[in-house]
Formats: sequence, C-alpha cells, structure tokens
Amino acid sequence: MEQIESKQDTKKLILDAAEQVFAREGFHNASLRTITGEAGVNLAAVNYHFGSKTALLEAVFDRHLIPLNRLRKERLEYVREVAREEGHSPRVDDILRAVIEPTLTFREAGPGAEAFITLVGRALSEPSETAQQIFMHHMQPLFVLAHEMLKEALPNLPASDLFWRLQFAIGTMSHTMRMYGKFLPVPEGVAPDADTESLIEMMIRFLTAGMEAA
Amino acid sequence: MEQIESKQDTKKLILDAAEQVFAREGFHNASLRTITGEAGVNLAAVNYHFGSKTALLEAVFDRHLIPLNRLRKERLEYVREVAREEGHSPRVDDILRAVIEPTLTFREAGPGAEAFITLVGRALSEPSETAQQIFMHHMQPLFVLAHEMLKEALPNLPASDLFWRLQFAIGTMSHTMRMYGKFLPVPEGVAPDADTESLIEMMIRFLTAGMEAA
DNA sequence: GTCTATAGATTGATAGAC
DNA sequence: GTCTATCAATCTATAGAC
Repeated sequence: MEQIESKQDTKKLILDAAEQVFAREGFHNASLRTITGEAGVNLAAVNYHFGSKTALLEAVFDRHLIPLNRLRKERLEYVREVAREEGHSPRVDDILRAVIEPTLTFREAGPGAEAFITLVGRALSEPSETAQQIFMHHMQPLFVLAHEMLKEALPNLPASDLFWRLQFAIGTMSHTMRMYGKFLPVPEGVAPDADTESLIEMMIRFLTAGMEAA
Repeated sequence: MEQIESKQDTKKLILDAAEQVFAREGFHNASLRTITGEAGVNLAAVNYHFGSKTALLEAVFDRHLIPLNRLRKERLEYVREVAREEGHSPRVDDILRAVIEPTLTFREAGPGAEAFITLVGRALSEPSETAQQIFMHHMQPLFVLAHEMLKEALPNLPASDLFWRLQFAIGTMSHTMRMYGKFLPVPEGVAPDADTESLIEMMIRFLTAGMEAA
C-alpha cells in the first residue's frame, strides 16, 4: 500500500513538473534533469516510470487532453443535436463556445491546469515532429468535427475559405492560450488582464464575426 | 578581391542555411552542425563570421526583418497620412492590409524568403528568451504603431478589447505564416493551397470583421 | 579565411547496488 | 522503487596549424 502510494506520488510529481517545464521551455529545450529537479525526485525515476522523455510527454498529454477533448466533443455534439431537433443549422457562436469555453475554464482549475493549457497552446508550434504527432493524434478528431459543423453553419462559404478561417481561428486560440497570463507591464496603460469569462466572450465575438464575414 | 567574395559567400551561405534550419527546427533545436552541413561550410566558420549561435540568429533577423518592417511602417504611415488629409480615421482593413500584404508578398521572393516568413511566424512561440528578445526588439515599434492606429480606427472600443483583438490578430498571422505551404494532403478534399493573393484577401476579410465586431 | 582537433558542458538513457 | 555512477552522444565554442 505504501509502495503503491509512493509510486503514484512519484509519477504524479513527475507529471506535474513535466507539465510546467514542457510548457515553459518546449519539448526539446526541457531537460529531464530540470523536470526531476523541480519534481524533487531522482533522475532515473523518469525512465523507470515512463520509459523515455517522449513517453513522458505522451503521458502529460494523455492525462488532461483526453478528458478535455471528450468534454469539448460532447459540447459540440450537443450543439449539433439541439440544432437538428430545432430544424436549423448549428450557430457559429455556439460551435466556437463549445470549444473555447471548456478550454479556458479548464485553465482555472489550478497552476497545473494553467501550465497544461499553455502547453497545448504551444503544441502546434513545437518543432519536434514527435511532439506534433502526439498532439495531433489527440486533436484531429476534434478538428474534423468542428470543420464539419462549421460547414453546416456556413453552407454558402467556399471550402477553401472555410478551411482557412478555421486555421485563422486555431491560430487565435493557440496564441491566446500561450500568452494569457504572461503579459508584462504594458507601456500605455492598457488592461490586458481580463478575467477568463470576459476573455471567452471577447474571443467568441471576434471569431464569430470573422467566420461569418461576407 | 577573391578573399572578400569568398568571405561574403560563406557568410551568405551560412545565413541562408540558418534561415532554413531555424525556421524548420526552432532556435534551440537547430544545431550549428546542421546549419554548416547544409551550407556546405566548416563548422568553425559560424563563430569566425558571427561570433556565436545567438549572434547568427540576430544576423538572420536583421537581414530581412529590418527592411520588411521599414516597408510595413511606411505603409502604415501612408494609411494614417491619407486618412488625416481626407479628414477621417484610418480604416481597419487598410491598417491590416498595410501589415499583411508586404509580409505575405515578401514570402514569394524565393525559398529563402519563404523560410524567413516561417521563422518570423515561429518567433513568438520560441521558448528561448534570447530569441524572443531579439524578435521583439524588431517588432515592438510596429506593434505600438498598429495599436495606436487601430485605436484611432475604433475609438469606441474599450482599451482591453482593443488590446485582445490585436493579440487575436497577431495569433492568426503567426499561425498562418508558420503553416502556409506546409499542409499535407487533407482527408476531405478541401483546397488549402490558395494562392498568396487570395490568402491575403481572406485574412483581411476575416480579421477586419473580427476587429470591427460589435 | 578555412581547416582539424578538441575542450568543456549538457543531454537521454541505463547498469547495478540497496 | 530509489539511488549513485556512468556511458555514449550531442552540443557550442575555441585553439592552433595551414
């Protein structure tokens, strides 16, 4: 029992530290010594519990991205279902909200969740192909579903425009997830630190207008 | 004369290769061995001609980002000047076009320019603080100018909204610059490879609608 | 200016004692 | 499961011959 608890503790300590360090420094830049140092565990523990640095990144993604994507998928399918029952196409802002709201709300669960969202925001610009593949393996079904639903919502938009507008929205979301909470004092007295709820509404308003543009 | 030409050739070969490798693999992930290997020059040549890996990145940015930013600044100031002469605020789409058009048009100058634009798109998500600082040193004046002009164009928009909408637009641009030309075959037969001119118009339409949203 | 050779540091991974 | 010690590979940077 103590052994099992100890094992779980060490694994969790490593996952928590890896989340922070991968988010802060990127996959290749993050060293196992930094991670185990911040976790307060021995260097060899990573390879004992996870097997390799790549497998550790995989475990970090698995822990939170699987439930987060399940939630986002359920919310998308709920939007689709309600629209079908009411006999109309899904609304663009409902689709966007189904993706954005769980994402930025999840971030508020604590410092680990905040690091995780930063990590996800960084994932698409990771130079490591391995990291890219691990991430896209999780994300592709969600992208496909969102793409399909936006096609229903915007039936008159040419396929190429739809594809690119979805990319534009992904770029906005990634950047925001990476930058939110990281702005240093800004010279002109602007107020970048909106609360999460306001930020969600600002993003949905911005992206809905962009998606629905003539 | 031959010595000078040879020196310039080696420097240029290194700059060209570094541009490609930094864009492809990120700053920390890119090794001087890969760069000098692709350049076909000796490993020690980097430190002879540039001093350090950091100084090499600085030189890569300097070579194209200084003229590109001068052009974008001139185009922004021209928009501002014309609007003042005509007695109205600058238009949002003109501001966006002044930034986007030179950027994506520059990319068409050749494979080096294409890599450079990818590198710039990647810069904001570089984990290396050094790389960030080098990049922001070039970009901050342009961001400030664009921010000021958007404030003139959207005088009724609260400061916090304006700040975040500018961030959303920066996210869209960075992502597009990184991804453009890099899409593998997509399952559903969408047509992601729009020509540059169409892409510019799509971005301006999308971002203008987002910036001007209620 | 260009090269070889190498210093000196850091990395991911593992063997083997406990 | 956890630890020390270490291997083998990689990295940036430089010294010194040519």
